[in-house]
Amino acid sequence: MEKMSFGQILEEKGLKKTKVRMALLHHFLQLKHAQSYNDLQLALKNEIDKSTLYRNLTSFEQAGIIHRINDHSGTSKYAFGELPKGGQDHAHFVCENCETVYCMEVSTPLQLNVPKGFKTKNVQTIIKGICSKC
Amino acid sequence: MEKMSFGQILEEKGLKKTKVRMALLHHFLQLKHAQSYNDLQLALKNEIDKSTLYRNLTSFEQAGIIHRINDHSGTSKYAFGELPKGGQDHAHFVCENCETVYCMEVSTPLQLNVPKGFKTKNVQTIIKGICSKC
DNA sequence: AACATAAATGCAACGTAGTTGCATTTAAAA
DNA sequence: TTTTAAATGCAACTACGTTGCATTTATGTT
Repeated sequence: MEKMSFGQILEEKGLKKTKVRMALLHHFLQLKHAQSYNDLQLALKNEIDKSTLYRNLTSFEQAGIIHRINDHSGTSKYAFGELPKGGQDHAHFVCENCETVYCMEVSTPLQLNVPKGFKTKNVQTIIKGICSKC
Repeated sequence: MEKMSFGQILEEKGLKKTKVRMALLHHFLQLKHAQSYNDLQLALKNEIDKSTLYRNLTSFEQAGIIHRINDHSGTSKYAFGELPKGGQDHAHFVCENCETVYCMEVSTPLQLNVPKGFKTKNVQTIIKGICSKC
């Protein structure tokens, strides 16, 4: 269970083991930070059709292989790993300078006093600031 | 200072008191929840030009009359009132059913352990769940 | 009140992110 | 090997938002 091949990951999720998916997965496992559609196209040398890439990002997200991040830039970014469900322990740091998106953990659950009658299912936090490289 | 007319609000911010802005402001003060561009157009009977509306939303945001919310839906929403700067005390609740966006307060500052070298400037939180009406 | 001026408006055209329909190809089960 | 459903590629399209430019309007000055 520790180390799974790309093929095993796809198989486990009931996704066909195609060339496009293997290439995509390869890049997601290598890249540290969240990637935009354009980042991925560049990394994959524009060899993948636009709709195919978007459709695979959607499939991967639904399968819990990646998660989608909305960092207020107007375009979504995607990062390896599933977003914990009902979890209050995931946040994204967006560097205002280099625009890199980092996934990070929140130490203590957020204390959120939602009014009576409101049911919290999921909390997502965007932290904006300057990263260690900038 | 308690009750300010629309005109006073605009004057205070150095914005010209135009018909479009008065109408926009009127609706923002009436409407409880965050509004999308489309919500506003509908409320204003499509009498305002698209670019004029977007430009005014930008001006209002810069003037601190409204704030822009990214609810992860792909389109921005706008709500009356300024977003506290560097503040960790504002969060937005998005109903997964009716998609209404509520502004809410966070009781205690969020405990976010950003790694060494990362400087936090701003924290924005989206709470997803079901609202009291649904 | 009339004028001057800078800002606001409306229109059209554009840009970018993402989606959809459909014909063709491919993975994988029979 | 054959079959079949899913994946791909292409083109056209939608949605959100922006930009350039000519015209109009709010407001400060004479």
